[in-house]
Amino acid sequence: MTRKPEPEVAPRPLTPVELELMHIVWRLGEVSVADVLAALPPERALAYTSVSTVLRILEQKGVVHSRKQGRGHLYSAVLPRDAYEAQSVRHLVETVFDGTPSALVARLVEAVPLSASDMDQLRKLLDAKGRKP
Amino acid sequence: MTRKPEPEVAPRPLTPVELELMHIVWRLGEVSVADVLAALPPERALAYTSVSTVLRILEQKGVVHSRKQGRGHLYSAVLPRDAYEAQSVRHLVETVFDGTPSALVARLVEAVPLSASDMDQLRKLLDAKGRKP
DNA sequence: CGCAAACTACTAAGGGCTTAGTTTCAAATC
DNA sequence: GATTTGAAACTAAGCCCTTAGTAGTTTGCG
Repeated sequence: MTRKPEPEVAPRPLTPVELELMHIVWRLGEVSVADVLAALPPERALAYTSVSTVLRILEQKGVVHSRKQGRGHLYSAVLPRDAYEAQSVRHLVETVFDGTPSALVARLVEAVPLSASDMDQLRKLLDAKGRKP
Repeated sequence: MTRKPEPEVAPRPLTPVELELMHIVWRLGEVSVADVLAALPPERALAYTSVSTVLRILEQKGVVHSRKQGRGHLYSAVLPRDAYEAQSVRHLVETVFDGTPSALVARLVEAVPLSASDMDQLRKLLDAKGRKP
């Protein structure tokens, strides 16, 4: 009967800095503190120790995993980006849109500038979803 | 040339309790502390003073306005719910979906259970938007 | 007018987030 | 093997959020 693996009901959203670093981890795969530091935009001058601290916090929260390598550590994501995106959308639907997904989309098409190709994309998404429910 | 009134570029998202109370303010219109307290679900037993404090913080942030009435104050929303919804969606698109709105919708249709009427709704939204760009 | 009730302002404590310095530890090099 | 070096752990300060108590003020009523 294969229990569906849904261990994360509603883990707290990542904080801004955590999310900022996670984007780098997701993009690069397995990274050292130095890698993350290097991947930050030039105007974002975090100290080495600050990045290190945040990565350690992320590990403590179970969002990343670390393995020892040479002098330092390599960090990689435990929480896939997909899963975090899903979690974020659900959270927004829940907290701001009264659990009504279409209300979110309604606001989106009204409040965010959408290109023609964006619109195409959306239509395709709905068609794909609609055909095999 | 009528300057477009867009004073709020990216105000901080409301905190969980702030949002919780704002939902009540948006729903009821103009409320006293006691009104808000009464509108909270029974299991959510906040102290009168806690509600009062949060409303005062909201006022300080410019999210609500208060006017004196009788013994106490009446609070009403300055930030309309629409605007906050828009702001929230934009924020999510920006911070989690790399500024790509269709990525959000893609994740939504995949990660949130959508009813048939939800799907209808969405299709209508897109059609309406698509016809007069 | 004076008192009781209601309401607000002040204050505070606990916890988490952000940032980063200091210290300690391990590794590479000579 | 000892020294240098670079990274991680520990620590901390500042700020905000949440919750609520206390004290002080206003108001309505007798």
